[in-house]
Amino acid sequence: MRRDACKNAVRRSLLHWYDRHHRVLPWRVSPGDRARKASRNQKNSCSVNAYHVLVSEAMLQQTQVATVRAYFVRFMEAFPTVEVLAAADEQRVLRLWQGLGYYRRARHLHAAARIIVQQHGGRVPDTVQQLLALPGVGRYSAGAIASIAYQQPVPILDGNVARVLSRLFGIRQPIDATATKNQLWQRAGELVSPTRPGDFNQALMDLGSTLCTPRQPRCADCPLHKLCATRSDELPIKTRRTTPKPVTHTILALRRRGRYLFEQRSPRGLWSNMWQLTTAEQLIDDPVNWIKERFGLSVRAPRTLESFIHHTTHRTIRFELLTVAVQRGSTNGQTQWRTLDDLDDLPLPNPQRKAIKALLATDKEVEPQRRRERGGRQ
DNA sequence: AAGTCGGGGGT
DNA sequence: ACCCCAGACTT
Repeated sequence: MRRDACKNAVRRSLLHWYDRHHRVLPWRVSPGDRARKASRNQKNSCSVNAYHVLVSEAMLQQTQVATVRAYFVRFMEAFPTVEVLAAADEQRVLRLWQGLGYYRRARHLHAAARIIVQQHGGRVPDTVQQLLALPGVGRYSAGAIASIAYQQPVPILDGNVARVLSRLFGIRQPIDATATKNQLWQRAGELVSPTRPGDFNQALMDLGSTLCTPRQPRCADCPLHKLCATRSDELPIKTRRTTPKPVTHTILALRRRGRYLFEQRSPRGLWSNMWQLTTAEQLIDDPVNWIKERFGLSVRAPRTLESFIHHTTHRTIRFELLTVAVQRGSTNGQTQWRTLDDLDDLPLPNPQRKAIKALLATDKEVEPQRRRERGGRQ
C-alpha cells in the first residue's frame, strides 16, 4: 500500500518534470505534438515514427545523445523510410555510420530493415517479443521502441535508468551484476506509468543524463528528491573495470601511380566490413619481406611517415604508418586502388582517416618537388 | 559471467 | 587517466 503510494508519487513528479524540462531531440515526438496530432485524428500519428525510434535507439546504444544528433539527421535524409533503408547497399549504410563506432549496429539495423519490409509489411513490430527477434534489438531497445513508439506499458533499463533507480531505491549491490540487473528490471517494470509509458521511460533517461548524473548530481533540482533513498553520488556501485591492452598495428600504404591499395576488413571483429589501407595487426619488422610474402611484390625500401596512438575500449593501438611504392599489383573483390580524393564511398575507421590525412600532407610536399624536378630536366 | 565491439564527452 | 554513454551479441 505504501509502495503503491510511492509509485504514484514518482510517476506524477517525474512526468510533471518531464512536461516542463524534457530535451528536444530530432527523433522525439514531444507530448504536445502527440496531443495535437491525436486531436487532429491523424492516422498513425504514433506509429509512423517507429522507424525513427528504431534508428535512434540503434545509434544511441552506448553513445551519447549529443554525438548521435547529427548522425541521425544525416541518416534520415539518406534513408527516410524503412523501405529505402532496406533497399540500400550495406556499404552506404556503413558510410553514414562512419565515425559513430560499434559498426555492427549499422549492419544489424540494415538487416532489421530488410526483415521489417519482407516479413512485417514495412511496419516496425509493436510487441517486445517481435522486436527482440530483430538483429541488434535487445531487451532495452525492444522496450524503448514498444513504449516510445507504441505506448506499450513495458519498462526499459539502460545506464541512466540503472543509476537513477539504484539511487532512488538505495540499491547497494553492484549494478553490473546479473542479479542486480534483474532486480532493476523488475523495479522498472513495477514503476512504469501505465498511461504514459514512453514519456515515463524517456523521463527517467532525461533525469539520469541531466540531473541524476554519475558525478555531482544536482539533487537540489531533482523532482524525486523527497522520494529518493540516496540523494548523492555514493550509488551506484560498480565492480567491473578492464585496462586496455597495448598493441601495434602497421599500415603499409602501397602506392602505385598516385593510387593507394585499400582492402575490406572481415565481417567479424573490429571495424567489421570497413575499409583500410593495407594494415597488419602487428609490428612489421621487415616490411619488404612482408610485402614479398603477402603480395609477391618486390619493393624498394619503405618510407616511415608517422606513428600515432588510437584508443578503443579494449586496446591502446600504436599505428605505424609507412608508404611503399610498387610497380604493379592486382585487385580482387576485397581490394581496390584508389586516389585519396575519391574515398567518399568507402567507410573508414577513424585511425585510417588519420593515416590518410598524413598521406595527403606528404603527397602535397612530394608532388610539387617532383614536378619541379621533371620541369627542370625538360 | 566475462569478453568483444568505437569513439567522444566530461572531469 | 579514468569513467561513462538511450547495449547487443558471442563465448
